[in-house]
Amino acid sequence: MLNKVRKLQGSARLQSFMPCKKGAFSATHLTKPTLTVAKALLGQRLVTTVGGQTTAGMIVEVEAYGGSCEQGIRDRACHAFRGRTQRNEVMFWAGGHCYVYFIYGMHHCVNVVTEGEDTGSAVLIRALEPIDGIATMRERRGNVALESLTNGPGKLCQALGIDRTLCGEFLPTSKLIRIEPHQRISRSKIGASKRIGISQSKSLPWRFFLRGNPYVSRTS
DNA sequence: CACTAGATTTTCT
DNA sequence: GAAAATCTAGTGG
Repeated sequence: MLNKVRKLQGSARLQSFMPCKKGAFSATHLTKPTLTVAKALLGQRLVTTVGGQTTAGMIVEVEAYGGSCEQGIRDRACHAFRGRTQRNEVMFWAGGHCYVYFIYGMHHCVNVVTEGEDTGSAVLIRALEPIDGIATMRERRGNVALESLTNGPGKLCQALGIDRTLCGEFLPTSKLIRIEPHQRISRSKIGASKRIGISQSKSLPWRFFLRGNPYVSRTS
């Protein structure tokens, strides 16, 4: 992790020089306010290349954590709420980094870090619609129905081969994990709800999803 | 369908 | 030592 820290501090500094295709997800997009980034990620493609296999899916469900301090809200469900620790360090890096954590003794969850350095905010990717590498996803997940391949934060990490070795990657330049423009989503297709599976700051409506998409982890 | 329990290990109190 | 941003298989209606 230490040489990764060194490498990434370098790349974080280069963020304003990243090449930016029209509409692409450069660090410029990912350093915006967390709720803005969360909604903007819907409809984009999350792509990994792990073990020589490329897998990709459209982001259909996300949750925002820790952002929007300017609204006077303190998000107690955010891993960064009590300050920096070894686990959450990457959440305090510049927007565009990838934060992966291990939970319940068996699952990984992947986040896109948002806003500026030292903020401690991120967007959890909760569900994808499979696009590419579906055979590889099935090898990793077992022979489950297409709708069950990536419709949950732990499931999509397993399907795309995401684990903590990807924690700290910088999405605009990483060879392993990246976000690409895919589909433009109109405001009216985005639903919002309370976040799932948390016990603190339960009432914040910071989960966003594509209305009616069959790969969203659950309705309501 | 709805609901429950068990898996399994990191992390911080 | 307890809780955790989850998933699955199992039970019961």
